[in-house]
Amino acid sequence: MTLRLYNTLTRQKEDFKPLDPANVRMYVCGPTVYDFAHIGNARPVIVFDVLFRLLRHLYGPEHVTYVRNITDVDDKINARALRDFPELPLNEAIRRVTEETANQFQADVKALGCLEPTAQPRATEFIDQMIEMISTLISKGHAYQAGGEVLFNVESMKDYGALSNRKLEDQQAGARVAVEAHKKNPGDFVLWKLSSAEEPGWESPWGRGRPGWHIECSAMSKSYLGEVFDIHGGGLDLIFPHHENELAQSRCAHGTKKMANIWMHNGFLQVEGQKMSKSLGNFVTINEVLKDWPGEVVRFNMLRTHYRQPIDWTIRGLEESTTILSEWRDSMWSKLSFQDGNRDYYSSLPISDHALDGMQDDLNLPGMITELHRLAKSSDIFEIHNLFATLNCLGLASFDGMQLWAKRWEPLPSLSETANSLITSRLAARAAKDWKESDRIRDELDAMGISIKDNKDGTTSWEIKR
RNA sequence: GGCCUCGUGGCGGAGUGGUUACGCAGAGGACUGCAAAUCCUUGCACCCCAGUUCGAUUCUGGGCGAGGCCUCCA
Repeated sequence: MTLRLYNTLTRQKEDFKPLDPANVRMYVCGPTVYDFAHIGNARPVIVFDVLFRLLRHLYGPEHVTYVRNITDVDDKINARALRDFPELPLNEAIRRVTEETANQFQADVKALGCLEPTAQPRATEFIDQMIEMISTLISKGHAYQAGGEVLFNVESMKDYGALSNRKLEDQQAGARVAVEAHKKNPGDFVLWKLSSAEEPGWESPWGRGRPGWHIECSAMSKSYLGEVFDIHGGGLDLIFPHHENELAQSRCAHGTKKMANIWMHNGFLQVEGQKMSKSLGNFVTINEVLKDWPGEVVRFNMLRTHYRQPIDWTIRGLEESTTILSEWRDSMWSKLSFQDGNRDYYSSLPISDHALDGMQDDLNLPGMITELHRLAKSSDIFEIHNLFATLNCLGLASFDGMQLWAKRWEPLPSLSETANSLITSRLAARAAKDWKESDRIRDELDAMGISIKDNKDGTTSWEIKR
């Protein structure tokens, strides 16, 4: 089976054929670092991490280049800097905001089990490349200077609007933003705008200023992946205007028919059936979620819904994810041996063919989960091997993670003396068939957070409740 | 107003022109001193209307409902 992916540009699933199998190239729009990332931001990060892992599996880890940018120049950042650090010079305040936010983002994403992309460029490191690209666009007649800005002229591109399926004449110009007189067409968008003395800015042929949002991604993708690459991803909300404009800039600057072969977009996320918004008070940051739930649970919960479907983020869903993941892990730890000596062997285990088929069908993970359930129930050790390898490939069960998981059930050296003596007393009570006392002690231990199980074979085991 | 998604059993969530998705929860049973865990069995579905068809949850049209985007913007 070959990898098939849904292409927003053609609105259908297509066979994936890399431009160069020795270097499969993917670009995904990363965060604008002005605030903590929320759970909606986590979705594209996790979804494209899975795709990254799949591509590495199919083409070899060294043959995939994944670039996820960090936007660290943006007016929202400037506003945040002024608000949070009014006493600092603006540039210093901006540096503080972007550094803190970017570090938090990296920590969040790591906890969600995502691999590091091949490169994570920051927009401010690519100002020269942006200026160069803007110059090219002006010289080719696709951009012009007006009212202190450099603007992209959408009418200069014949099929502008193809990605979002919009026609220029259909646009209700000024629906939300007043038409600006200096624009040739209301749809023209900013490539460069002048900065006031207080605002951050860089010298350019058009004066000291800063880049527009879209040009950043065009410049960075070109630098790392070339003029045309394989996959461009991001959230559904980025199709227009961001990706439409990125695509226009890159194609017009390079004179290519395509920017990326496949454009992929993940669906939206709601919280408990409602749109996530600050005013509704249901705005959930990744950081907050991770305080209550293990990263793997959050990750798995995100992957239980197909990436293009809307997802409703609920506590109940997280609980169900916990149940399922625990079941699979219990099944593995009881049948496999996660000792250091086995590490190499386990990392070479093959993933399930059925599971791979599901993944290759436009990342149909829900379909694949069925297969994981089947494997977890199997008494065939090779299928349990498949289960581990498949979960490992998805970032849901690393060797180290399973070692930690297995420790849950081991006799606990750290068990308190009180608990130990209670357990001993209970065993004695049971031996004397004093069920009343035995049950009383079990309740007492339960209140301490220790669950007791009398197994059929006559042994008694316990675990610390999480 | 324009464009685009989505609508499956109590819940989550795939898929298909005709045959059980799967899981969680529930019910019954086995096991157990009782629990827990485990195992077995099991009920429950495809928004509405019309059309195409031998047959539609699946295709077409219409309706209703939910969500997103509409140019730098919270």
